[in-house]
Amino acid sequence: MPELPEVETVRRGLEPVLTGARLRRVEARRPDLRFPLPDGFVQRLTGARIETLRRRGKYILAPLHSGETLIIHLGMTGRLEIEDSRRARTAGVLARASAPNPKHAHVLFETETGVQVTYFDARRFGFMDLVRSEGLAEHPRFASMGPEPLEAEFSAAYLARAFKSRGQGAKTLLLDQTIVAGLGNIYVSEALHRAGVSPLRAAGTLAKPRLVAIVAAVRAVLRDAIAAGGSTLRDYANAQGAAGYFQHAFQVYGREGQPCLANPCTAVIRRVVQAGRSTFYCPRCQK
DNA sequence: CCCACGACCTGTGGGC
DNA sequence: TGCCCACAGGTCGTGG
Repeated sequence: MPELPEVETVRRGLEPVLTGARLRRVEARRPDLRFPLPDGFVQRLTGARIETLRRRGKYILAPLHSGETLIIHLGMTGRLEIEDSRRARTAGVLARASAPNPKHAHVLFETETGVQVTYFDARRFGFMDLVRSEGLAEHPRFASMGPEPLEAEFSAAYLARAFKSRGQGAKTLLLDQTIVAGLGNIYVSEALHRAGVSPLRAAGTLAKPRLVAIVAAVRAVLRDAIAAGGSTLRDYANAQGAAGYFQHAFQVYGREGQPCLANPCTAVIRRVVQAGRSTFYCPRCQK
């Protein structure tokens, strides 16, 4: 589930406790997630100091003083939670997400100051890796990744090049991480609705003004979603175990059969399957 | 290169 | 209540 806004929210929540922290204990409670953990995973991390916490697309990156970078992808159901923070920090404004099932606590990190961060992942579509920090951008994992949607490189001119002579729907291509990094099924549907572009429209046939609208809508949706702490459908929670609340602002995602909320639109939201994934859109607002 | 589709894994909600 | 199917935030590999 976690798309860019959720990953960014988790990163921000972990940042204060992990920046500059030394890991005094690391436990891998199984040898693999989606892929095997890298050789010597626990050993290479134990005693390492985390420099900063960064994000690229849907990946959390923790460069270490050892010269390696810990890479974490949350897959569909991955959660990173600071232990003992649920009671302490979510008692206020934010609703608490459902508690993670302890049987899916696969990796534990403990800092020198006694803070424990647990990685939970029911479906185990997430993964972790340790790679040399030098040349990280050229690592196969990142070399072909598209630009960050909130940075200037993601522009209408860029999209025009990326979409050129592509017959697939705009929806499918925006989901492609080599075109733009970080978008997933929720935010692509929401962004195309804001842009007034049909998800079924062949990407290569979109004229420049429509690409301008898509770029603006993608940025606006991501900014709004980050400000809302992401979207919690089922499993997602931030580092403090709190739910996001952008799901309450969905205009189309998960709203099949319900009225379009655009004023004065009276059409009903449709669901179609594209590239094996559900797409939600308004047939009247999106052309 | 482009595109469609199944695989990976577990849980949950709906229909009967 | 119970069973079975469809579906879920994401990639990745294969085959045409």
